[in-house]
Formats: sequence, structure tokens, C-alpha cells
Amino acid sequence: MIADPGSENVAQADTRANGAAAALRPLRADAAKNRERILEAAEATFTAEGVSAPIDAVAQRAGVGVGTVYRHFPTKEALFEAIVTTRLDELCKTTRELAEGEAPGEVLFSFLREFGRQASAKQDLFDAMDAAGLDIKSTCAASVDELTRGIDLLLERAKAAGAVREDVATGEVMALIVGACHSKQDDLVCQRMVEIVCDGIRGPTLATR
Amino acid sequence: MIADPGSENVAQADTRANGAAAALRPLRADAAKNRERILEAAEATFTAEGVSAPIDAVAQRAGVGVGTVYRHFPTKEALFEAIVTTRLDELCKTTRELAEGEAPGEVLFSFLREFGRQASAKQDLFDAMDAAGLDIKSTCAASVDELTRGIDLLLERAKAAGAVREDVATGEVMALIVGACHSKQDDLVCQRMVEIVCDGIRGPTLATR
DNA sequence: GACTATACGGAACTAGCGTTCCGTTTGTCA
DNA sequence: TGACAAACGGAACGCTAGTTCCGTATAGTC
Repeated sequence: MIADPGSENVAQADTRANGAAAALRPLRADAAKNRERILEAAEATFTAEGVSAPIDAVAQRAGVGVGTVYRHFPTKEALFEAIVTTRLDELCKTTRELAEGEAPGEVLFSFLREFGRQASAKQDLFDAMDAAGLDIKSTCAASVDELTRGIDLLLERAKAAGAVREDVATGEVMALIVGACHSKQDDLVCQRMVEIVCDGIRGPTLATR
Repeated sequence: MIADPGSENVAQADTRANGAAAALRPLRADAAKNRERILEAAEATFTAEGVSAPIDAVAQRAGVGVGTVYRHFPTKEALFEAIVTTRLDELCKTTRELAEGEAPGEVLFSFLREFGRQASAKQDLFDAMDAAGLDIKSTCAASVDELTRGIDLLLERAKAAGAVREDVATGEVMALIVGACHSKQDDLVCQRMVEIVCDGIRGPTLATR
């Protein structure tokens, strides 16, 4: 179940409606239901097959025609963004909730575990991060930026508490976690890799550097 | 310059020649030169643009027609494999050379640095590892397996010397390095990420675990 | 120099996928 | 219940990229 980023039951993406004047007209009941179905089907499809899955597959899973998909989302990219933005925003919320925690080191590490869990379960998240690194023009960029700021806060606090070495950057940590969880391995293996990364960014090791 | 994995100047891939009987006939001089050109162009193209670069781009860079490319390599995949196999085999050779080294810990880490350097410079290598994780039927799989065994040896020695914790697996290390270097960042950032991974697999940290 | 197997070039074919178009259906409201 | 705007379905279009085909060119040989 995916919530609209903005208000509900509003034909935000319907570019085929009568221009800008109709932009805020409420959706008809069947249209609202279909929009929801499409979002759910798209999430399931992209999660399972990655962003390269064809729109037809999404439409079929949602039980609608492709035309209906395009009525709600003007391009495939727009559909993708609607999903990923939601997911990124949820992760953002998690950083804000965690930021209040008392042990900044453990706060950071448990967030990174959650981040890894999501990146490994949802192929599309990885794809989104990937795309964000390549071209910034995507609408997801705003959400990625906000998430980056959220993680940055957790990281700075952990550094201040001495739980993490000073010389790691937020982008590096994000790239490491996402990269680790990209090679579709067992969830267990992903968890272990995340732990290795966490250990890597802790304070100095016993071994000679 | 890419060497053929097997013998030289042999029409190994020319499926359009007169069947199996002609399989080992020496290539004509111009054909041998073109084959070499195609391999070089393909390496440059895939390195720069990833595996999704069209065959036309390779042909154009090589200064030949697409038909000529297909005369030498029956599919795009075959061309890709010819290149990646060569690169993987070189990395394998590196593991064997390093295996003789005296400080197993440093041996492993310097190999991982080299591995990361290659993965970050050559997008195609990443793609190859990616594909290998998904479907094993590819011919690259043999080379990936051999490389895995080579790294496994280095890792076991490093463990035996106490330079690396016992609970990391070869596949994890490989996935971490490749993953870290995938998100096309600066070379410098990649190096830093590799160092973080190296630290992560060293012995226990000073921080509480 | 002539002959032939080998190799070449690139137009044409094929397949997949994003997107559009338009005739048909349906929810909503008077 | 009838009218109409809103929404639907899916065939059709256009583009990209992999692969094939065949007429032409040429290296190698006698």
C-alpha cells in the first residue's frame, strides 16, 4: 500500500485531463481504485524484476490496460518515481525518529542495517540510487538529497560521540551499503556485509593501519 | 590489446565458416587484424559505456561494419565474454603471483585494492560480476569461479596469519569491493571505500561489538 | 594475371518496449 | 433514467538495438 506523497484522490498526474484547470479535480471512484492498484502492482513488479520490467507487466498485474497506467502516470519514469520517492521518504522519517536516540553510534548502525535491509529487499531502491548518482535531473533527486542530509546528521552525531572514525563521508557510507546489498545474495549474507561495513567505519582497528 | 584466451589467429568464433571442419583454419591476415581491432574497440566501448552500448558503436570505433563484428563473434554476449574473460584471467594471475608473498594480510589488502581499481575503472567488469551472480550459464562463470578460488586462497592465508577475522567469506569480500566501486564515484572515493572494507574485515575493533 | 575461398559492409529484418490514439464503457449528477 | 464528462482498453505506432543476408571486395595461391 502506497500513499500519495501529497493529498489523496487527486488527479495529480493526469496530463490527459482538460489542462491545468482540471488538475485538482477529485478522481472518480473507479479511477482512484485503479490508481491505487497500479501503484501496488508497480511496486511488486519493480521489486521483483527491477526497473527494466515492462509497463505491460505492471498493467497486467494491476488488471488494467496500459492506457490506464498512462492516464495516471504520464511516463514510466513518473510511475517509478512515485514509488521510490515514497520509500525514500519513509527512510527519511526513520532517520528523524532515530536522531533523538541516546547512543549515536548504535543509532547510526541500526539505521544502516535497516537501510541495507530495504536495499536488499527492493531492487528498485538500488536502481534509484544508481540513477541518482548518474543524473540529478530526476525528481527522486530531492528525496535522495533529503535522505542524505538525514544520514549525514546521524553520522555527524556518531562521529562526535567517537563511535565512528572522522574520515568517512556520508556518500561513501550510502554507496557502501547499497553496493553491498546490490549483488542479490541471501538476506543473511547482506546482513553480514552490512556488519563488515559498520566495522569498517568504526574507530581504528587493533591491527596496524 | 587483448590476447585470445586460446591459441592465436584461429577462427574460433566464426560460425559462418563452413561448419566445424573449418573451425581451426588460420585466419586471413586482414581478418586477424580486424578481429584484434574489434576486441580493442569493444573493450574501450564497454569500459566507457557499459555493456548496454550498442554493437554499432563497437563496429564504428573499430572502423568495420556490424557484419564483420558478427563474423568474428556470433553474439554480442560472446564478444563481451571474450573481453571480460581476459580481464578476469589477468586478475587470477595476480592472485597466483601474490600468493607467494610473505605478509598474507598485506598481500590480501593490496590485491583487494587492485581489484577495486579495476572494478572502478572498467564498468564492464562490474557488469560481469553482476551477471555471474544472476545466471551461471555464462561462459564467464568459469573465470569467475577460478578468480574466486584465487581470492579464497589469499583470504585463508590472511586468516591463518590472524590479519583478518575468521567469519568473512570470499563471496562477501568480492561483493563488497565490486559493490563499493560500482557507484561511479571519483577514483579517490573508491579507494577510500575499499579501505573501509579492508578495515571491516580486519581483526576486531576497539569499539564494543 | 586469374581464380576462388574467405572476408567485408551495411541495408534490412526482427523483437521488445515506451507511448499515443480513439472507439467504447461507466460513474455521477440532475 | 438519461446525458455527459471521465475513464478505460488495447491495437497501433515509432524507436532502439541485436542479428541476418547477400552482393561486393580481396588475400592467398597457382
